[in-house]
Amino acid sequence: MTGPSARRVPSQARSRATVEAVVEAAAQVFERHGYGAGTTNRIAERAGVSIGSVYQYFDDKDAIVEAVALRHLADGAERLLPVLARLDGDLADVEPEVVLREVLVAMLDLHRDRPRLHRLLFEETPLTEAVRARGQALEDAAARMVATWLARRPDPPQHPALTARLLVEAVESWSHRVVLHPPPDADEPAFVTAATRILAAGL
Amino acid sequence: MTGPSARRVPSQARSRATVEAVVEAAAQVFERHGYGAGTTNRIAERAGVSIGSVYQYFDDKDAIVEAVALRHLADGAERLLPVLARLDGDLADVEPEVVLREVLVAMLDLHRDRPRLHRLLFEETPLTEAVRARGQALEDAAARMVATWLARRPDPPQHPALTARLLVEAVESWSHRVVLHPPPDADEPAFVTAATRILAAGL
DNA sequence: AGATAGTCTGAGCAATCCCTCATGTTCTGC
DNA sequence: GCAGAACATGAGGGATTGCTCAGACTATCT
Repeated sequence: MTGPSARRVPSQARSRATVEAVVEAAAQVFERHGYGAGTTNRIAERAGVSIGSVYQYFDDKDAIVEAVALRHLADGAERLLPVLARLDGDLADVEPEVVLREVLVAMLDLHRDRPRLHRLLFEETPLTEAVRARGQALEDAAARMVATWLARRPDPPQHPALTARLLVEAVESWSHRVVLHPPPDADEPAFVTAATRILAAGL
Repeated sequence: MTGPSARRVPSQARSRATVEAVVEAAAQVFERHGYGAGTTNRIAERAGVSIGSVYQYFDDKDAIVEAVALRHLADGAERLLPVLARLDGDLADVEPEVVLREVLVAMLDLHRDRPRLHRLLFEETPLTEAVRARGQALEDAAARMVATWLARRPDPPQHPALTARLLVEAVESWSHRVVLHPPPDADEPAFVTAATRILAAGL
């Protein structure tokens, strides 16, 4: 329920470029220095912009973080939702093991992109309500798509919605882990195989 | 590879009480205010101790966080390892569904204790190497115990170690989630049932 | 061309925050 | 009971940070 920003809204091309430069610079600075050491002055410097310009468009430091997080979420959704949409298309009648592998691999690719930034945004930073809600909405959407896929299979589970959420959760946390803390026991393909086997057998 | 602390080591009962008060106060302050706003002066105040006394026994703020994290890890291990030890005892020949439920419930109880502190220590804070290593060691121990349980069952999986790690990971992240962000789809018993069903079927 | 609104600048203010240190108090061993 | 070690105190130094503001430059419109 954060009120609308009291700041200026960029209208010209020049200022839109400024805002984008700030968001990208903030992503890089946070990635490299973490949240606390990612100072606003450093962000401005890296963006090649005066600190004053930053505060023309962002209420405060948290607003910058929020913008970075929202852009990161949007990128993720843009890459992941198409794959999940295939559950209702060409993947509808494929064996679950293959489907799960497809989804897991896509998730791994996604997390490989900016793992440190991802971790920082969603684990080292107190999330804004807006970001939390948006992330929740995305996870809900993903869970719904998986749930309808489950419900249409032969011998569907008793609680497709709940099962779907658990699946999403497991895939999310596993890919998280394998990117940030690669397990010593095995390489990535073995990991994917074992994970798909566990989940596929449970359906 | 952090060198030994240059600070005083408490030898009298009075100073040991001070150190313990500081650690507990820090846990409470971090729990309430987060890492950034959990200032050292506030910790000292809550501990009923001068800020000077804090720095008699801790090198810096991070050393306080480290002490809190290590104590939290020790508490968790003390509560969880006995349950896992039963895998080689009275739970050795029970159906996997029952075993998994037992473990999952124990994990849920554990996370219910101080969920906010847990989240903060391991997700909002840059971990010290010592803490990271200790946490890794505990997870390794847990994974090993699960792995030997798997290996001794009829029809064991091809890679017990990897499968065990995936199971531990899933149980950990699920119980994490259900405590911090209870799913809207179902209550906790339904969650436990669905989770155990998925994992048990996959073995 | 003048006027208005948009954009940019960066020195520096106000507010913390972490941590020190000089001083005082309590304990322990002899 | 005394000396020395352990323990406790808290005002404030030094450093840093988020953010402001007064003013200058640029774009757009009539």
